[in-house]
Amino acid sequence: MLKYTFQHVPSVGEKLEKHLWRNGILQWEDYLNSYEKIKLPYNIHRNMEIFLNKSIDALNNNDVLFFERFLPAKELWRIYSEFMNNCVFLDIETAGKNGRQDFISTISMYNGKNIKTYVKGINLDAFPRDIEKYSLIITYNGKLFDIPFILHTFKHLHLKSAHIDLRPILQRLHLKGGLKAIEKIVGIRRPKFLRKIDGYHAILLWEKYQKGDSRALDGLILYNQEDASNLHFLMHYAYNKLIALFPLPTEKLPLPQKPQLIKVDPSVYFEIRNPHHR
DNA sequence: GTGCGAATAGAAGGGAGATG
DNA sequence: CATCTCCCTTCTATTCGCAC
Repeated sequence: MLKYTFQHVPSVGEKLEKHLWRNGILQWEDYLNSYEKIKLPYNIHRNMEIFLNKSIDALNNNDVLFFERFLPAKELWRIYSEFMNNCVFLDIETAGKNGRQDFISTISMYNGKNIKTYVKGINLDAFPRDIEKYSLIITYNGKLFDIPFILHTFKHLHLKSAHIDLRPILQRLHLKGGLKAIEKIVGIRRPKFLRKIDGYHAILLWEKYQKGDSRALDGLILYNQEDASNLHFLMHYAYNKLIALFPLPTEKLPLPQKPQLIKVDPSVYFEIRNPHHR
């Protein structure tokens, strides 16, 4: 997929990329081997040679930051299939008094196989070390919420990963209204007892846990793990929709199954939603 | 309110073709 | 050959929508 891409070359946009494809220049090597087929202004030609050679190197060296830096955000999804084997789906929950005092309560990371949750006061300190292993981070609305919050929390963390935010991508596919609404539309099912739980309940669960109820922490972790792991499905769903609109032949991704998540006593959710019931 | 991306419109750059 | 205009594309600025 990525090798069909020319829009990361300066002065090359959607139109010129389409023009290249129409003239039989489909991949980077096609241009480098037979650029005579197409006559570009000299400066653009120079940029093509420089950037396409750099692209080949960057792909060989897993230099995801090169592509993140130069691809228009709108097309960043194209790096996914090349870097999916080293990517992580991430979601945070926060708690606090809804202001500057807010803090991260949990972070869940799903790499497509294993899911791991970091909890404030238990193992949250291990998060910066672990996130550095991944070259690609996938979030929903993370450009605005999760990543800035993480950078504010871990002052010394310097992320070297690329970041795909699913929100604008799904919006482009006319899927909007928040993560839960989108899940419903594309057919992702959550356990019944989780369906009415949202970010506000996550705060209540954290407070209940602070009062000594460990079931509440498990409940919070499960909610967080649902959010994070569902991003896997959504990414593949979005990718398949986007390549269906793509004019060149590309391989679809299998729609993933949900991983095994933490086991929880569902009654804790009922208690959160009905605080006066004991 | 915040901050990002989408969308839009207008400006700027450069090639193609016409003209003298 | 030099110059001019036209046109296409990218670039830039601005506004708007969105989720939290």
